[in-house]
Amino acid sequence: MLTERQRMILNAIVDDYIRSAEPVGSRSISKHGGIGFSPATIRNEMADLEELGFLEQPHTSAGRIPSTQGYRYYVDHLVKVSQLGEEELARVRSHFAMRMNQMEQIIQHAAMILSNITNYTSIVLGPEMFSNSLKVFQLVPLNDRAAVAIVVTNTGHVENRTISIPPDFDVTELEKVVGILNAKLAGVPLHRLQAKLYSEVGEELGRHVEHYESIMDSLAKALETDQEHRVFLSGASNMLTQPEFKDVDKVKMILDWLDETPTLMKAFASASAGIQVRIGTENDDDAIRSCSLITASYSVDGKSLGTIGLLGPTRMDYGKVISLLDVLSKDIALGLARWYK
Amino acid sequence: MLTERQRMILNAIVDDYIRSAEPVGSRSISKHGGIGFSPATIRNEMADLEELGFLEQPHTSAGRIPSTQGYRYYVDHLVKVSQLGEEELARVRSHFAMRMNQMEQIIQHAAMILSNITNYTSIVLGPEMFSNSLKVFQLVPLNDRAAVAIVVTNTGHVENRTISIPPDFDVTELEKVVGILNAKLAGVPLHRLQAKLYSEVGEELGRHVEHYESIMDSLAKALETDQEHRVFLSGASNMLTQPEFKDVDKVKMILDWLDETPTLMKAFASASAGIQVRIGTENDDDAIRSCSLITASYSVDGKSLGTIGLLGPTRMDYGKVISLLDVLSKDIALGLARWYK
DNA sequence: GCTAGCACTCGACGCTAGCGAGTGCTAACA
DNA sequence: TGTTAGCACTCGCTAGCGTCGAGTGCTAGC
Repeated sequence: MLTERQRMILNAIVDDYIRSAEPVGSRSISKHGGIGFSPATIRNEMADLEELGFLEQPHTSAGRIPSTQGYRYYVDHLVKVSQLGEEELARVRSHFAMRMNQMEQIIQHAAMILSNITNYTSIVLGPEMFSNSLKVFQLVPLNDRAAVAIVVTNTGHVENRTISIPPDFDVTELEKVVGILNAKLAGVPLHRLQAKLYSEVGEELGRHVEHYESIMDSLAKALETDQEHRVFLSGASNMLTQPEFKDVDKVKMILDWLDETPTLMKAFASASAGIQVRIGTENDDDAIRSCSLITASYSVDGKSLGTIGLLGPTRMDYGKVISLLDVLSKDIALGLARWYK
Repeated sequence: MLTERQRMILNAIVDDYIRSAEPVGSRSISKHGGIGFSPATIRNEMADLEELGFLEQPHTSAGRIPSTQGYRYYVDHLVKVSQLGEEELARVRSHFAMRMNQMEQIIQHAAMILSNITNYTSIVLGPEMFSNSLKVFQLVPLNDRAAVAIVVTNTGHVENRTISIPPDFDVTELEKVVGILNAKLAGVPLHRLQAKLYSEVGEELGRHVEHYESIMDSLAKALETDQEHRVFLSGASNMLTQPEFKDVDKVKMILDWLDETPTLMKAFASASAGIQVRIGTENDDDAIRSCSLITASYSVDGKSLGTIGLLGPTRMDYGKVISLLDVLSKDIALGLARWYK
């Protein structure tokens, strides 16, 4: 649909604009774009590209800037994704070289690397635990009124909460309770724990433990793990360095959006496998209509676990970001393999 | 040192400026300050107050604004701290009414309440665990190369990390290891765990477990809990709503400062018992020289556990903030008493 | 000791002119 | 027919200038 020359010009404009954040004029394309036509010719093509919807003019007598559609075409057909520099790659590698023994550490670290290298805001969704299953359940009494319940999943994730022990319940019986729960619930997916507790474990408990009814509620609470993704943010203040966001109100909207975990998760929900790019107005949320959101899911054994993403101005360095996300999502998967075996 | 009238005028100026964020003129004090002298008289006093260092003039022919010293005097002698409204108090109470079974939930919640009510940025340091002691140690094998180590403290705090198991170590021996560790280390303060592991436990392990040397390093790692405070932030974007921070660069500095956990901890380190107010240039850190940082420590049984704080412009609503921090720090202590018995 | 009056200061705002980057169009050229 | 040179035109940006007004400091009078 576009001629070769139009593609070259569009490419040059996007590249230039990504670099400079200023509307691109025909002259600078002619000179530095590596195309070699006169400004006048470029202008004619630019007028055509604008009519086709790929470019916009902030006002007459300013240069052109890419429209959402222009960026879209650029991302789909023109961008060169091999722009990951040597030092950056080394930086990523060196970060992952340190052996981390907490899953959260890896995730959080990844978020930090992302925002540091790109100067955008990184958003990382930790692995969801919906499909994980119970490995071990444990109760540690703190005093005669409270105990810590610990749930270990098959992926080595540990959840803990404090439950209260009813006054009529004998603390020394807890061990029995734990034994029965482990025997009955080991291997059960987290989201089925509570149902199973009532349907199958209650009866068994009744056979061996006095006053077991009084502690059932506490046990149910103990098994109610939040199966949601955890969200890690890094570099939110990077937004302030972007010239398009020198308007405080706009930044405020974006930062508030970032604070709203549920909204954020919804935006990530649509992220299917692989890398996804949502440019400007393609985003459902008004607050980030002037941003691009690029996400990549990481998976172990073909099973998608979570998502990493970058939020920046539409004028993003797509080539670099895409390759970085690609590399990093694979590295995270590698790092997590330890837990997911 | 100050006459009664000067105090009243200073008080009126600070109150007015806190409300309006604009330099206060003699006329508005005379009219709305509730003092009842003519502007000219007020002007004379203002000139004196300026000479004494309590007021500043952004430029000739603008009104006065309080200097750091002015705020200091206001906070020390003039502020009325009983300004916590009914609905706000109700809001705090209702938040704490919900029973929370994770310590972190309470802390994080508190941070959210603080920033929501005040529209400033809240910073909450979770309880440090330096002086906590080991209650129970647990190892859960994930596969034959890795296991999850779980440390439960006497306060019900749970730490976990994944350790690797050396190839020559028999997984079935782990139970024995756990037994010995619990027998030897229960009640030992967290910061002494590693030392004790080598000095006392190693030998005992050697008597009962083959190849115990190979797993010592992993065990040491498992016991190396980070005893630092955890930092919870909330409402960082509130900074953007303050008129004095409409300059993007200034905000950037502050947000970056907030991101730097170590620096932040240092600023909190000096926070002794009770409520502490650091106004503008009283802060050590350049980045927040235009801010005030108000901190309050929360303690159980007279033992200080952690700190909550608010960061805002020097033009802060000190009365409200101080009373709110006072209430909240006590509520947090109450909420945590469950764990600290 | 307080206040009315007044000259003075200085930032904020609005207006205008000039500049310059960039365009669109036309005509000439290969 | 595609490309280019030339040129008039547009329009945001900036600097300069005058006006306005809030607020001051000072002086004189009550």
